[in-house]
Amino acid sequence: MAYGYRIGSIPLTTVQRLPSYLRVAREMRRTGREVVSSNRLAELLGLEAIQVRKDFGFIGITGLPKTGYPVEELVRAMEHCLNWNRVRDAVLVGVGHLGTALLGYEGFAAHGLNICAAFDHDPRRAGTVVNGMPVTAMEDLEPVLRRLDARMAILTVAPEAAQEVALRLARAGIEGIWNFTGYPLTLPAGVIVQDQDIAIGLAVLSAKLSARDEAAALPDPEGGPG
Amino acid sequence: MAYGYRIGSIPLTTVQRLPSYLRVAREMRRTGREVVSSNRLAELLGLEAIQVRKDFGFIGITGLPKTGYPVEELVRAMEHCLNWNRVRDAVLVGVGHLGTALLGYEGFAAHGLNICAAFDHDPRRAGTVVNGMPVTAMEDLEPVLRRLDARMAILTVAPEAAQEVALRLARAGIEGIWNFTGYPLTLPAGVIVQDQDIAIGLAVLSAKLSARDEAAALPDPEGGPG
DNA sequence: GACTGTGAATCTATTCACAGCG
DNA sequence: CGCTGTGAATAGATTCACAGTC
Repeated sequence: MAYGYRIGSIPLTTVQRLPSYLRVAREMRRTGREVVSSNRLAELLGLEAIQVRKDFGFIGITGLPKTGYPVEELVRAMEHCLNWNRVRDAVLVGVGHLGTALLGYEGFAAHGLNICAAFDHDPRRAGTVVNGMPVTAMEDLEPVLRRLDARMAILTVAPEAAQEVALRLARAGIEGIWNFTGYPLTLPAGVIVQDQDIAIGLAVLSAKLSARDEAAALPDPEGGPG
Repeated sequence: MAYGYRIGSIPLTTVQRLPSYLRVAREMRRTGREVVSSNRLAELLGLEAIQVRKDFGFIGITGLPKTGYPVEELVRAMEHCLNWNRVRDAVLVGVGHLGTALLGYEGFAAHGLNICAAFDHDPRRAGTVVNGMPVTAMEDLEPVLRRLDARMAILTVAPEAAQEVALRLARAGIEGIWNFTGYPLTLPAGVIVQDQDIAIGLAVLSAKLSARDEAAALPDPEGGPG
C-alpha cells in the first residue's frame, strides 16, 4: 500500500470533492435555498450528476425524489464528515512568505481551523507580530506545544529544514502535519502527513498547455479546435 | 467527460508525480549522482518501485538493466514534458495575502515560471511595489496584457470577483488560468483552468484525523495502532 | 545478480441503465 | 414526468508475474 484509497469508508476522491460541494451548499443556505438537485450542483461545479449522487451516498446523505437534497442536511453531513463543525487548534511553523499568507488567510475559520501559535527559526522574526499573530522562537516549540491543545501543524519552513522540524513536531505529540514544503517527510507511523505541493498544480497546467501546443502543430485527426 | 484522464498520452496521475521525481533527480544531479534505480526513488518518495518504472515508461525514459536510470536524462525528459526547461511569462491578479506570497516565492524559477506583471483592484495597492513587483491597477489589465507575451495567469483575487476577472483574462487572450480562488470558473472552451484549492488538502487531513478518532473509539478488529 | 520493461491481473473510480418513488 | 439510488458495465490506475538484459 503506497496510496490510501479510502478514509474510513469514504473514497478519497469523494472527500476531495466535499469542499466544493460544501462551498456551494453553504452559499445556497445563505441565500435561503432549501433544496438542490444533483443536476444543479453538477452544473455549477462542472461534474456529472451521477457522481454527485454517488458521493452523497457515500457520506450517508439521502435525498428526496422529485425535489432533490435538503441543503441544510447537506451542509451538516459534510461538516461532520470533515470535522469542520467544531474548531480545532493548529500551530504554524515557518513564517516566511507563505506562512505569513496563511496567517492572514481568513477562510480557515470556515474550515474549523484556528491557528493558535506561530514559530520561526529566524531570531529577527521571533518576538514580532505577523498578521496579528505573535511569532515564537523555535527553541520554545516543545514547551509551548505542551501548554497548547493543538493536534495539527502547518509546516511552511524551508525544504532543507522540513524533515528535522517535522520530527520535532511528531515527538512533541502532533498527530497531523500539513506539509507545504515539498520535501517528502519520513515520520513514525501514526503521524498523518498531508502534502500540499503547489508544484503539482503548476505541473498539470504546464503539461496541458504544452500538450495543446504539440497537438496544434499536428494535422487535425478529428474534432475541431478546443 | 468531466474528468480528463490524460494529458497528451500521459496519465494525469503520472504528471502529478513528476514534480517530486524531478525534485529528487535535480538534487541528485547537483550532488553528482549519475544513475538511480526505481527502487531508490520509490524509497525516497514513499512509492512503489513498479510505479516509478511505469511512470518513466509513459514519459519515454528508458533505463539500463543492472544500473538504473541516468539522472541527467531523467531531468531533461521530465523538464521537457512539463515545459519547465524554458521560461514562460505569467501575470498575477490579486495582490492580497496569497498573491503577495506567490510574488515572493523563489521556487517558480525552477519551474520555468516568471511573473512579469501584477494587478490589483484596490487603488491603494496599485502603484506600490510588493516583493519587488510593481502593482498595476485593474483598469490597465487589457492594455498591459497586449504589450506582454504572457499565456498564463495566476488568479488570487477574492472569490466574488473571480468569475468576472477570469473572463476578462480569457478575452484578453490568456490561455491558462491557475485558479487559487476556490470559485468554480465557467469560461469559453479553449481556456485551460487549473484549480488550486487549498481546502482540499485540509479536507483530506481533517477527514483522516476524524476517521482515526472514530476508529480509536471502536474495538480493534484487526491490526495494531496506526 | 540486479536491474528494467511488458502483458496480465487486480483494484478503484466513473459512468450507464434502469428500478423506485413522489 | 423529475428526481434519487442501486447494481452492472466500463475505464483507469496500480500491482503482480516474469521475461529480457547487462
